[in-house]
Amino acid sequence: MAGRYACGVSSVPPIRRIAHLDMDAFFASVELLRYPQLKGLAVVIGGGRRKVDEIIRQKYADRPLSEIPAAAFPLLKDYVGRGVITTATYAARQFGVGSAMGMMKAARLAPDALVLPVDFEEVRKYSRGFKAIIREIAPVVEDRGVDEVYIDFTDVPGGQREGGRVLARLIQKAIHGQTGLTCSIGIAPNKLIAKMASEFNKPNGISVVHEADVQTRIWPLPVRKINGIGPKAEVKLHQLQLHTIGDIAAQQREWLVDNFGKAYGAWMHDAAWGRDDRPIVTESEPVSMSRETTFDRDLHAVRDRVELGAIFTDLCRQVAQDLRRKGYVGRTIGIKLRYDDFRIATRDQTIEEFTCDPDTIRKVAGQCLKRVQLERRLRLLGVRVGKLEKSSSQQPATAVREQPALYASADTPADPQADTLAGTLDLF
DNA sequence: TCTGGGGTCCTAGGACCC
DNA sequence: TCTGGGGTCCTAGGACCC
Repeated sequence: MAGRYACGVSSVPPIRRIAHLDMDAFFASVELLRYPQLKGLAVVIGGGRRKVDEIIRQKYADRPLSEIPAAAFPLLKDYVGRGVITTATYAARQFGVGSAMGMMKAARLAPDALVLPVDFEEVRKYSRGFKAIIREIAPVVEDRGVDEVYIDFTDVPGGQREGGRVLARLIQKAIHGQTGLTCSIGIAPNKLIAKMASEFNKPNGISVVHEADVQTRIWPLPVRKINGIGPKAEVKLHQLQLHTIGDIAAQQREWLVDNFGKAYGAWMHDAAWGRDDRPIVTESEPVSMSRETTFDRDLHAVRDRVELGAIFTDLCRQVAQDLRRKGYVGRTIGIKLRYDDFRIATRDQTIEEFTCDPDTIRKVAGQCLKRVQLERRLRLLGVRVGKLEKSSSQQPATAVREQPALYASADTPADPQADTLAGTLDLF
């Protein structure tokens, strides 16, 4: 039986090594590839309401992008409009601006930072690119959005060397070599710790956290660093005098369950102890698809009903197009709206037949709108289709046909009789 | 000078059925 | 007469994430 051990490492089960890879300042870095002259400058990516990009290109139509002087780019302090920052270069982060911050607030902190619009096409292209590069090296990858993935290093050749560092370096080099972009990687026994570890050494860093390191490296962190503890849970934890992950770990599981509920309390206890056995999910089906838009100014269902109706129909058309393009049909159709006071209301209705037809979506969504209070001004309107199923019929990539006039078009004079909420509702 | 757009998952009550 | 549970589906809202 001693022979069982004689063959050495091959008989030792590999240690589970999960990597979390996070692209560094992804949206901003993609822009810097196009505008290398902005490297090192404070640049903020976001907005998109004003087509900054187009303005610049018109002004410098005959010049290559890389020769447009930095002075030609608009400044944050001159930016007007709603919206939040998607990301900022590290130079801009020095001023305290960062993701999800309102543009107006950011303009106070870094008035002279440059603003660039979001170019989703370009970002998606690089997103597909870096993921393909990773999959060539390590095939078990879980997609976590445009700039993040989990990777299972466990059975990848070299994935165990130096705790995963060697493979991580290889992936960083491959991505940088082929795209010019950098990323940060955390390696740990599970997704939860790997996710925290990838933040330890940003940008362009690697950190390995072992199970035994949880007390020294994870417990001192603020509770908010746990993926799954958001602003609400943080407030409640602070009220209970718990500020670090170690503070949570020191509590009885039952006490956490009493305070946060059966599922969440137990999960929180496990998370604080670094326990997480979620698998890497390499494939998943979408659950819902939606389109929503925040208006340039708050709109009223009666006074702005023509504009609102046109936007509404357009959202339905876009969702239908998304469904068709990706080959899905759904049978729960819903709306979402955000009032001017930021309260959110949703309504949905499940129908018999699966659909991706814009007219059907428009009709059912219109019925949903009738069930919601429309006295307040609206800030946002959205349309969602859920309970999705892969559409069986092959959908030819035909253009979505023009809509019948379900709503009063902009050049139709408004019917004075319909200038009431009831009249408006009939239009939906 | 508030706070985008696209998602997932969970909870909880009511309807309805067995 | 009184009064079970369990299961599933639908709907609304909310927390959280990228």
